Amino acid sequence: MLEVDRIIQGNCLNVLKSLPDACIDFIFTSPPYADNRKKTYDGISTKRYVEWYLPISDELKRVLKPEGSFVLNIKERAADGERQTYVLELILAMRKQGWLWTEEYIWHKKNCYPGKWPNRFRDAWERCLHFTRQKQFKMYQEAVMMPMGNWKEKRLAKLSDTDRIRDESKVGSGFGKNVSNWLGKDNVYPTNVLHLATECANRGHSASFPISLPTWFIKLFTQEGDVVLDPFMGSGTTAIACIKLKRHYIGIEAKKEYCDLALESIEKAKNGHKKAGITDKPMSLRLL
Amino acid sequence: MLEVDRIIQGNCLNVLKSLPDACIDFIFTSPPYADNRKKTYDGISTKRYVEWYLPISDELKRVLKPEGSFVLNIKERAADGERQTYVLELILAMRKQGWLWTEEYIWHKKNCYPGKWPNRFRDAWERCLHFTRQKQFKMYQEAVMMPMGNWKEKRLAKLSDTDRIRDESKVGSGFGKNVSNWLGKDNVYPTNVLHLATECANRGHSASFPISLPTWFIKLFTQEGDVVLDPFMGSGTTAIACIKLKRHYIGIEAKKEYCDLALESIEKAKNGHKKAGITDKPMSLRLL
DNA sequence: GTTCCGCATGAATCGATAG
DNA sequence: ACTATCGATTCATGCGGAA
Repeated sequence: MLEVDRIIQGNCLNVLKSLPDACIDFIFTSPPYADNRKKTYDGISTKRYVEWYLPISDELKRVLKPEGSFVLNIKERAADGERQTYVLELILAMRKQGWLWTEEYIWHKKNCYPGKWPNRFRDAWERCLHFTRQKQFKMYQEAVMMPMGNWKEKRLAKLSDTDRIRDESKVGSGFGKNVSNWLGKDNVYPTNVLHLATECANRGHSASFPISLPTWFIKLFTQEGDVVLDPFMGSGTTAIACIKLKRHYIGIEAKKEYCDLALESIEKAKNGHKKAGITDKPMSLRLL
Repeated sequence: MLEVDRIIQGNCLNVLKSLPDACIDFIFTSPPYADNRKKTYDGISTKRYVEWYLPISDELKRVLKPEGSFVLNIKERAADGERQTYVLELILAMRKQGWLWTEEYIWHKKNCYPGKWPNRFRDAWERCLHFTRQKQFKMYQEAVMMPMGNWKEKRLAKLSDTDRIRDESKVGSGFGKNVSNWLGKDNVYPTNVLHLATECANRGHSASFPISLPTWFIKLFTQEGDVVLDPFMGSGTTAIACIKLKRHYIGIEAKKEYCDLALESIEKAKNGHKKAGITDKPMSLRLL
């Protein structure tokens, strides 16, 4: 049996070793960034980043189902005037470890952190490295289809101004009735570039990525009832995405402070779903 | 003296060796990708790509001025279900060679090649790797400032749909007349993500990248009168960008067919500028 | 002079078929 | 077994002709 829908506090590597083989459908995570500054308490040094990471990715490969996927959200920082190279080295090392580097998705941060530097512009993108164990893996492309690129021109141009304003005002909960009729007709597959805005920090604790990022990949690589693992859970964004998408989650987080924060957010998300008639009972899954 | 504003037909490495030290302000190129274009170029295999490339990049480092920049446009293919790794290896090798990997810009291709596959989406981005010789290099950030922020809401809202579409299509070589009036008012610095469409070759020959790509980087890293080198000139897109921006160019191209094509396009560009009162006399520059 | 519509064309990728 | 070639898939863009 596999206990799911829970946050496990502890050292990532140790907790992973307690999980059975091939029990996870999808792994999504954004690990701690490498950093040489001594001030950051948990920063892993640049030089030892790959060395620190490889035992973890080896365990991740073990717990992942053969047809599962692993998406690693990461971006090397600029230090001493250069981009650091540990991510490149990590990709090469993981391939030697047996992972397939299937694809590199780009998360384009539409509203990136402001700032100005003499030798570079604002960093508006991060890597979402897609690794798999096999060439054949599960992918549900239809789940992330989008309305056509030139749908504005071809469809909205024929609408009256009042219709257009009415439609555009209904943001978030989809579109107005007129436009919604077209959705599904002119949907196209997305590309490997995701345009997502970063979320504003709420109550001081900001997640490293918006919930739309794991949401997109969870839709793409899992079905309802599948098990998603985030070995560096942080404030629980991946878990909340799972709850909203009716996927099971397992989160690992070393710091109690973040575990508490995650649990609090998870409760809120569950309550939101309970009102919608969705159960939140703890689960144990039988392993096949 | 340095002969500029010319296309040199010949082997890239040999021609580079004939150039003096530290005579180039900026290098922009898109070399032949590995396992690609076997019909037109001699396809370089993935395994030998780094080995083939390093002598060239060594010469590029020699001819570049210490405070100059080198932007390399490249993207690895998917092969055998995986992304190829030779570009990652190239970055690491060039650093060992003495280059600084200063930044990685992303060229988001708005109109990427269509297609559908079971394991990936359409590839909509390419790398623009920024290398320098020193931590201190020349960068003219103001030259690429863009009208941004809430321009869509506050400005474009007043335009008709057709005006909007027309303006958005004119990327790179300036903006539509309406938008150009706003330049200088609400300008902001761009990010390291560029949104450019590839140029569809409806007639004749097509370049692998749109002219707006070298245009952007030439504005960013050079001033008028500076010397730009493209060691894999192809159909001459970089040279034409130089002419329009009043920079000097040196292009190297192995195939006569492409040299002729480039010269033809260059003549057209020069004629266009002659009408605008700009001289096109051949130049020799005294090296400092 | 505009606007609209048709259509060819891409630094693509996979899987099957052929040598 | 390994490489070369080919067909199928798919969509944003810009040109040219028509209305």
